[in-house]
Amino acid sequence: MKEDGKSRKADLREHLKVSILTLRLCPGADLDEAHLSDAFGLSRTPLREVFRQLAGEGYLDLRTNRSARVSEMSYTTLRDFFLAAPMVYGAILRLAALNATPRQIDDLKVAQQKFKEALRTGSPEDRALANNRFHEVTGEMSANVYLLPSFNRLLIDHARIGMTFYRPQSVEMTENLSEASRQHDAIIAAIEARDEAAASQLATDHWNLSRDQIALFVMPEALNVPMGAPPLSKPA
Amino acid sequence: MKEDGKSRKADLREHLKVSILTLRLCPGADLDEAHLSDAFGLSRTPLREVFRQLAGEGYLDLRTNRSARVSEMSYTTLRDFFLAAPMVYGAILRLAALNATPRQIDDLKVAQQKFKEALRTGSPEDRALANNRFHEVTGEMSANVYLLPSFNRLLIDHARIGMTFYRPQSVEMTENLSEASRQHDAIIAAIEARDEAAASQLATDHWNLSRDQIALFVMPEALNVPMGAPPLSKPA
DNA sequence: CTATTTTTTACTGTATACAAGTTGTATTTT
DNA sequence: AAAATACAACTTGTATACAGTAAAAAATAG
Repeated sequence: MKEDGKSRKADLREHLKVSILTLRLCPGADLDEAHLSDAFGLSRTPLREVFRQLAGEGYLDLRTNRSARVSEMSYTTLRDFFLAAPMVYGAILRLAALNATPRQIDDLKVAQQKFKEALRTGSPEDRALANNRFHEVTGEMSANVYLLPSFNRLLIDHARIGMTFYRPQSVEMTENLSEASRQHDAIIAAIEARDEAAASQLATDHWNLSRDQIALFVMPEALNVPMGAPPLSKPA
Repeated sequence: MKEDGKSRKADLREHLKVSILTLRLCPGADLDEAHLSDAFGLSRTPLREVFRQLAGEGYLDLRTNRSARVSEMSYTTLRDFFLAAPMVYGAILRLAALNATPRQIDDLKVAQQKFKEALRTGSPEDRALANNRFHEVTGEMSANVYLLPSFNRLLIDHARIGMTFYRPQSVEMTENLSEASRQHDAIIAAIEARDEAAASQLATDHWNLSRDQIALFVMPEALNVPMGAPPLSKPA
């Protein structure tokens, strides 16, 4: 009896958010109002209100007289992202170190615990969502209404970029995730120590890690195959 | 015959935005759905969609089963604002200098012309809106989807803060506005010259001007009136 | 057979009616 | 008289039916 009337709207919102963050709904995908309202037992009116809200948060794009779409990721996305992210996240972590409440620090530790658990036993989607939650909490800590809109927009595409460039069974990827987890621990320590300089530096480090990792996939080393040779039988 | 059906929704959106930016609708004010839908010839359904959208942009706060409210300005607003604004606007102007198209530069010049006109002949509301438009254009120039959400949120409260601390017939205020106008000219020049360093510096200067001006009003010089003296007959 | 126009179809946008919830007031109880 | 409860008026949330619009299909002209 979990579909408790008023929560169906929240359920829909959460479902769409998770689906978009994990790329189960691809950038540019069309959303069918009739189908979704049917699936969630909602009429189109509240459904469209959810669309409007998610559009405001950057999950969806709305065009008049056309179906709602999952917000696009263009070829300029990565550049724009890595231009803005270090600055915004540096500020967020600096403010988080200054303003975090004990309760929020507990939240962050819980989020990190779940992230580590997802690293061990979870799916790629679980990892992306747990990582997203960790950073969401740092955003809450910063408590600055003027930075959060951009930060939350960044988090959406951070998750999607991570899912896009995720390669299972890759040694570098596993090491990368371990390093990210260590950085999370360092971030928690810096915030708990109210060390704003360290927190800000860690933000930079954290994005550099992401960026370098992605650069490896965007610009891979060329395959060392003689011309005319048969194609490789599935690169691990 | 301007109420051309589909534009009533846009009219409502624009009306609410302008009313909020100019403080005709005060922070925290309740919005009556029935009254507004009546006034704009819209039913409550599209009206509520506009509310949702404006809430996403930071103009309104929505609470379930309660009326929509104009987003609040608390006592921490100014501090949060001046923490975030220089950084974000510095980045916006830097990117604007790098990316502005000739057409956008023309838009900016038009906006500045209208701002100067508002300085000469317009009301305080006209000035705030013209100034807001100028900065909106610089935001468009930056063309970075990750910075714009925060920047646009800043612009909303920039206009409201300006209206709050506006004092007519004040010499300092007049000088301040002239200086702001000169800075706008310099910003246009820096963007046109693709001088990102200058543009970024001008962003800092522009906010320092605002901040100093506001500091004067928040912490005024004490009135030099002997105890027991009659109250001043209206300070000019 | 192609191109253009018309008709159909499906989906988005809006209005209205109704259900659920909140708030203020009046009545009852202590 | 003060507090608590019940009721009434009003506001918000949802469902459904209908209108408007854009894409798709069919039909006609070249």
